[in-house]
Amino acid sequence: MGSGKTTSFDIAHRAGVSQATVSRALRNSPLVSPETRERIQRIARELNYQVDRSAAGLRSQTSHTLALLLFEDATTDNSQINPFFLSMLSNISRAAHRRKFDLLVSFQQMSKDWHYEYEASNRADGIILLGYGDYVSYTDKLAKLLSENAHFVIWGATQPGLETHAVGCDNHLGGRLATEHLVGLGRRHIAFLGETTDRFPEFKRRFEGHRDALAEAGLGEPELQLDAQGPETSGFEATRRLLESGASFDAIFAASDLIAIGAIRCLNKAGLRVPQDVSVVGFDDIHAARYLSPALTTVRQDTSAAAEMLVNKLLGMIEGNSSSAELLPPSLIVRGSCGGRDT
Amino acid sequence: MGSGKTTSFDIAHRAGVSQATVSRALRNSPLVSPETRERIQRIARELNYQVDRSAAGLRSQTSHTLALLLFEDATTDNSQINPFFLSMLSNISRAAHRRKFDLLVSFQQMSKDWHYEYEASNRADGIILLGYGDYVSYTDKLAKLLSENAHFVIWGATQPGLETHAVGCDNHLGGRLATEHLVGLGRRHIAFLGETTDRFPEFKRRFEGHRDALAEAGLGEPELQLDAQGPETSGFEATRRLLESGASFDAIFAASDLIAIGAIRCLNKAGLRVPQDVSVVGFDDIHAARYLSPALTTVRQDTSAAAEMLVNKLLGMIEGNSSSAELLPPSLIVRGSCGGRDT
DNA sequence: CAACCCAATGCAAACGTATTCAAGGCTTTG
DNA sequence: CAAAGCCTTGAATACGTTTGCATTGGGTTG
Repeated sequence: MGSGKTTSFDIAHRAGVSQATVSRALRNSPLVSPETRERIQRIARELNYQVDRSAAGLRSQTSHTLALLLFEDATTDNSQINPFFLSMLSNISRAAHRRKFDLLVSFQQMSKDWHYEYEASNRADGIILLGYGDYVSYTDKLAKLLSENAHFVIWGATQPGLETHAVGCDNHLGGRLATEHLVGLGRRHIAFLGETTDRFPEFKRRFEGHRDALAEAGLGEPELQLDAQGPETSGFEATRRLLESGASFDAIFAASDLIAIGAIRCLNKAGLRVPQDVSVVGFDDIHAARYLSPALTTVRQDTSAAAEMLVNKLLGMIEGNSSSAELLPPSLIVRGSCGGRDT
Repeated sequence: MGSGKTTSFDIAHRAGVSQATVSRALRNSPLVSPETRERIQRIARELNYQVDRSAAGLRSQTSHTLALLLFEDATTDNSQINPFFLSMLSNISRAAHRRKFDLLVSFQQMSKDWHYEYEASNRADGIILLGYGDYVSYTDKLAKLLSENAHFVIWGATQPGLETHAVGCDNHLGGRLATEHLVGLGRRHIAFLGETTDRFPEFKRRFEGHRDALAEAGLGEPELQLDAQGPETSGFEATRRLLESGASFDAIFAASDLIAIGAIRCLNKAGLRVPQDVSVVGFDDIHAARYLSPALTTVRQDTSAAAEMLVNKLLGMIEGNSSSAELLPPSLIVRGSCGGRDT
């Protein structure tokens, strides 16, 4: 005291026990008697003692920290990230803290060498990967993580080989919900806005749900599909192309809320009214969705449950349990952008 | 090789040098000759060697990590955090990474004992505090941090004693910009929505800027001010009270975008049109601001510059430099919610 | 009463790095 | 040619914990 920081030795000295006992007492080890444990913890509290995480981490080879990697679209140079992921982020942070884990957050370019950076350096015990995006461009890195038995979970659509590492919402069901809603409102010519290649497996599943719902309603195959990836500008562009094509349509199912927002702007600019002329439904339920006018009907992904599940799965993996892929049920949030109700 | 993880000893062995030299070479120490440095770094790369952060941190008593603490309003039990701060978060993450620092993110209740948790435990070399909110309720904790010479910076209005730790936008100027814009459009009866007590010093400054702009325009003292704190519901409520009061007004200056959003909803519900009947200007320029209809005219805080400045200041502090309070200039973003232009 | 067991504690050895100090070789200088 | 200086390297230690193993003392059992 006086000189350096308080260590477990200081506490041991005050309590008249060995440093080993202090370490055990603070970790609530059953090896130490209740009385001494109490005494030691009291002294530690009085001295505002904090376990040195570096030392503890070095000795135990564990960091009690999770790393969250958010992939940003390399194509958009502005630093806008999809609000949906920010919502995930805050919920993941809370979930991690509930389990007494720290959370390291990092925004990454997918192209960078982010793999094996975290676990090998003992900075994190596990990694959470987040980001819509071009999965194909980093499957090799995922494969490397897999082969190294790295602890990681990924949000999104499951892929072959990733079953035990993935958590996602039931995109197929989400696609059905949206489409069934539109069909129920009498819409018959629904355009799907979103890329449906394997590069965007989540969008692809949503499209498949859309297709199946159409089929079940006896409306045949989807007529209109236009590519759009992430930012709202892609939604705007897709809608412009849709209008230029001259195809007639009475509804738009956008693969994400941002795409939907871009679509609505384009429709308005073209003099079309939402929902009177065109119904629009989105996907994600981002914060801004309820503030549009009309407010956006959308398929909500429960970010709170998703975060909880990602963290649970990852911690289970760290503890050595294996688990299966988890699919979360999405829910349809009806607002004003489809008609049939006003907000 | 074979047994455990690769350590600096393994590299030393392969390179035919001592572990000390490896450590130096990897940190680009000028003590080691260019040739051996090259050789060692090459071998390290080949083995995918990563310095163990726990060991390095323990030895050097430094973590190369910053902690970001986001304070959430304890009153709102839903986990919605102001989007403005999420924008700050992502920019701070980028700024930290640019300086090769990791970022630990934690959402905290202001009431919790978050002080002295991070530095003492060697988890972070410095702390960034973020959150609109009831400053008064944690001034004692800030005082404790100050007295301990903790490394921390805080976003928001400077307070006595915190000058060297604060980074904020020029809220007074922001208040002026908003009000001058409204006055320039011919508005004369402007209601200010936001609490102006010392508990919310940032809102208070904005109000003072508002007041001064009115005075300079020869419009006398502010007539209408209603309390609102954070979430959009508070803006809705404040507007309801405003309408019930029967006071006549032709503009609203909301102390934050969320408050503005709540205000607009309330106005619409009451059958008032924005901007024809009432002009509305907000503060922050959150993501959703541009998607409202009409899009929200607002005072933008440059979160990218703010993040850069926060990180710079904090790192300077860690390195032992002192600095002065920094004030960032806000800028008025004109959109459709005040009239005089359409979007 | 001896033999044993269990609960509670202490001793000491890691964990992998950064850094101080000493030493080696090689060049320069008087 | 000796002394001094510089550049490069190595040996050894410390950072503060966690944990395997040994130790103690009291209680239990045959």
